[in-house]
Amino acid sequence: MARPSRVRSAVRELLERSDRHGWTIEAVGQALAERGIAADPSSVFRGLGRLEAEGSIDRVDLGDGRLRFESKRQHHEHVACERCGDVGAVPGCLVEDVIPAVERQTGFVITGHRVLFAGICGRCAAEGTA
Amino acid sequence: MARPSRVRSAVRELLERSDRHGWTIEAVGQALAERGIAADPSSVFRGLGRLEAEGSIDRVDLGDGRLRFESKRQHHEHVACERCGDVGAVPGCLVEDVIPAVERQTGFVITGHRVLFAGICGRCAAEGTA
DNA sequence: TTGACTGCAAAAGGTTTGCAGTCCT
DNA sequence: AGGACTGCAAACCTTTTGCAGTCAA
Repeated sequence: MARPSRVRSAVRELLERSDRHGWTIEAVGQALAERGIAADPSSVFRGLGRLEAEGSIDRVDLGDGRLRFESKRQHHEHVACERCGDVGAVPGCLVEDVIPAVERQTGFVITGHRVLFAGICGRCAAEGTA
Repeated sequence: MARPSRVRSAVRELLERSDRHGWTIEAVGQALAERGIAADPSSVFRGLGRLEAEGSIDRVDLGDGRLRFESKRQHHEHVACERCGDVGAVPGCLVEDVIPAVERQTGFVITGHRVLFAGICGRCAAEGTA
């Protein structure tokens, strides 16, 4: 039976309370450390995996080859800053209405999708012009 | 000065002549081997990197954390089969008309995007029902 | 006592890089 | 000779796993 878990529950709380998107294992570890909670990366990894398996959090993919997670929210897409790596959310679904056409064109049965924008966040843009 | 390159030119030809999408280093190596061209993965890696740098090929990201490339073509998105990994193309751009709205909503200046569909390809679907 | 959790260290999987040899120019 | 290419082996980076210790039930 599952027992109170120092690391896992801290991870859950962190993601639930933050509106940050695309947490990496490393970012979670740092955030926990800042709160005085030591956690080995492997424990964070396992915690995130379990939380995902039990449906508490979502895994997201930002195309940088790193595992990323975030708390469950309404469907949205992501935008990542090319300079600082900051991740923002684009509310809503941008492609659901074209899925039937995609299925027709490709012969695939579409089961999911991922839309990721790349760009420069407001802060970095301001620095650039400053 | 660049000289005739056994590996790199073979890689260029392979990608140009094939309509396959999302070549991995490994896939390129295998395809070359089948054509009797031995090539070390690191040489394939460097070749692909150079071809990309000189603009001959595109890098694509299928979200599996592996480097993938394909010959330059008209803009299109990708769909990957969850069973067999086969990669198909979705012609056209599905999101360009929403980019202004995304910029407004997020405060990012959008410089690029990636759309990836997941699904079951026609062949795998047929096998499933057979 | 049993089994869940955790940290540490090592394995894995892929990409990158260092180096020395080969070959074209 | 000079430099571009290549293969081999090692370095890297992040994820994943094995193991043994700790701790709650």
